Amino acid sequence: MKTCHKDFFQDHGLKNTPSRDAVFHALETELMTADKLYQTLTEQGHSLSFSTVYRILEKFLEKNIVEVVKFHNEASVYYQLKNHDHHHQLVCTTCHHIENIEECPLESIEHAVADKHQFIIESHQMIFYGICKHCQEKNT
Amino acid sequence: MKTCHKDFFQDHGLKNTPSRDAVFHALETELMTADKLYQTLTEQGHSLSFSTVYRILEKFLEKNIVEVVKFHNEASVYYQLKNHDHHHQLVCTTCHHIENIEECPLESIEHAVADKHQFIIESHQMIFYGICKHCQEKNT
DNA sequence: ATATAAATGGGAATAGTTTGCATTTGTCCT
DNA sequence: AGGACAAATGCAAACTATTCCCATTTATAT
Repeated sequence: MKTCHKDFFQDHGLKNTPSRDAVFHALETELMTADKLYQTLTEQGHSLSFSTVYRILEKFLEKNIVEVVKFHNEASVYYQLKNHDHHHQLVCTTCHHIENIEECPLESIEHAVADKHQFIIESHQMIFYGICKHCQEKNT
Repeated sequence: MKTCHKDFFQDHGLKNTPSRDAVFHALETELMTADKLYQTLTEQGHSLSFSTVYRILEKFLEKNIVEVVKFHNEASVYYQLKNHDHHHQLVCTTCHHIENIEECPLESIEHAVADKHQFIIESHQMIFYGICKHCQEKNT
């Protein structure tokens, strides 16, 4: 049931390579750091180097296939697929678990903000930090 | 007209040192990276080392005096004073200018999000990326 | 004035990411 | 299928932002 992204890549002017395909697949499951991607793919039996991971992500950024998400409490950068159901995050400050949420009140105020500040808004990010359900239960 | 933060620091269990005071003053004008702080203070005639800047910021974070802000397009971390008129940002993807905004629709939905996801929200961040007025005018 | 813990300077260490260069691979054309 | 060419890759070295270590200095309480 594994979809191939050949056409998708070629539409973006990218060659369809095994590593590229694997990175894309992995990101379909969740947002990840470069390191996590490398670990995950290596465990799955793919052979690729660290710089390849970074270079693939660089291309994906350039082609607007992924976007960067940075959290306060983590040194490294996360990459998230830029698909159409756009996401924001809940980040647990205790266990660092990241949960995607669909809520987004920003679109409704974007117009007002853009207007007031004469700013053309291209994208936005919204992150809530706090304590997840699981960590709340542990501390009871 | 320069306020001294002696009592403020002591209330937080921090010694009142010249470097500490200078970092605080600098952050009162705008959010900055460690590097920018170092440059700014050095130019102003203060003598302090890089590690001091980082350590002061570390203490400020610990005491909840500052908070971290990370932008997609910049490698280093920004520090912003955590005062009571809380801020979010407009970041220009062209000139990298950062503008603070007061708008914040998040508080009104925090309760709903917290409820739905059983998450205790401690803080949030919101950033809009786009093109600032100045850059729009330049490209006409 | 003194004792003490906290703060600092300077440099070395670390982590994450980027780059250079030689080799390999995918795609396009015949 | 075969070959040409640009794009992609691997590996190691380089780079940048940040942290750590240790010896010295400074602010505060007594």
